[in-house]
Amino acid sequence: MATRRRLSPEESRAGALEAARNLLIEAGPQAVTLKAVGARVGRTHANLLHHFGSAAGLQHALGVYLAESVCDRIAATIRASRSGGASPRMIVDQAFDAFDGEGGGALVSWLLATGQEDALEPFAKAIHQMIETVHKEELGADQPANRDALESTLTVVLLALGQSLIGGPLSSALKLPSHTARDIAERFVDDSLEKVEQRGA
Amino acid sequence: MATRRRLSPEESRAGALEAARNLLIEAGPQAVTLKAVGARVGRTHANLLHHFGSAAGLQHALGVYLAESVCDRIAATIRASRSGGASPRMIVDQAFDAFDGEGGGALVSWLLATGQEDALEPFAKAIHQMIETVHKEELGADQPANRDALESTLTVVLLALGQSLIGGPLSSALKLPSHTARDIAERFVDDSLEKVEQRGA
DNA sequence: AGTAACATTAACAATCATGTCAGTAGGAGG
DNA sequence: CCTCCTACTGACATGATTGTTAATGTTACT
Repeated sequence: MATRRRLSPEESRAGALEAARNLLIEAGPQAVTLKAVGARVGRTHANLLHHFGSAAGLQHALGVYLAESVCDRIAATIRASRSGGASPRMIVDQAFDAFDGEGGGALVSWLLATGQEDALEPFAKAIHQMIETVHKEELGADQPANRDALESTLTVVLLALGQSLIGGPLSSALKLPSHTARDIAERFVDDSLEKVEQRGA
Repeated sequence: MATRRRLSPEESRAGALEAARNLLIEAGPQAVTLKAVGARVGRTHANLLHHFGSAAGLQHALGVYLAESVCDRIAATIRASRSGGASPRMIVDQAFDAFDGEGGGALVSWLLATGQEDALEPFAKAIHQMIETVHKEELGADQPANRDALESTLTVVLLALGQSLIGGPLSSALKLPSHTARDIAERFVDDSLEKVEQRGA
């Protein structure tokens, strides 16, 4: 028989979280069980208990992992926008993609499904942190983000989340193209930026 | 011992669905089990299986019930607005309330949690139906709702859904007042109506 | 009253997710 | 090579959920 490979705790945890994330996106919150995740990484469920302490431990780690993953992806696009490589529209697009395909929507529905609404707070703080960081980098000063930026963020996040959860069936039922929510979010951000520019001028 | 009351199937089903709805809103999707719902209505879980056939049967019935309940509430406000009793703002408010407290958000997260994303379609269709019906009543003709109205609907629904799911933690983290999403939705609808009026003039 | 229909339940079975524990084995350091 | 640490596993225990079945009691109808 093939000799079992022995992984470092970091490798084990990272692999398990990646497997859990894919499982969550593909098959929904219900499918994220110790046994199923273990099967994906070729280990037993007892192994996951060894590394994460409990099922709740895995869930918590997954929440942190997903929140970071989603925020990192959006933040990277925003930074690219600063250096001229990405337009505001692309940022909105990226945010929608992050919720749709990266697991943002799945994360939220899963946190709610498992009743750990407390875990939403770190996610929300990560989003805030992201915006503040980007703004400081952009302005080069330690001035907090203005209200328009925060409201835009709120709008885009809520729209992107809603879109990732029921956007498909809903726009289809309303006979609107599936990118309508994206368009609306982009228009909102454009208008918001215009306002800022007018005020500045 | 108190003699068991014997309820009609309709009474039993209605009571069970109401109990399930409250359970869903109060304790989340995980709490909606045959045993828990049965306990709320003073029956056994076998009784629910008798009335709904299976756990999936109860879930499906609950989905239909919640979709109707949410749509009815919003539609009633829209009709009141037509007869001068309610402003557009109140409609938006009502939509947010419906998702927040009536179980709209809980419904969605639960449908996703239990992996029955198919059930979202009837919900989406109910929303579309609601808008079309109200529009026909309002215009007195069988002219379908215009694109602006449909986009406003999409926006309000997505914002209300997102708000009901992560609105609390998110606006708190962004240090925005909790009614910000409502304000944004109201502004959006106001702008949309203004556009229509300008076009009409 | 008698009877048929059916709402209701207790008891039991099956499945599944989580968790415990004792023991095995791989890899690093002496 | 020996030893220690620990990643890892298999077997077992537990509680929860869903489902089945046979029996009981209530209600409507004749």
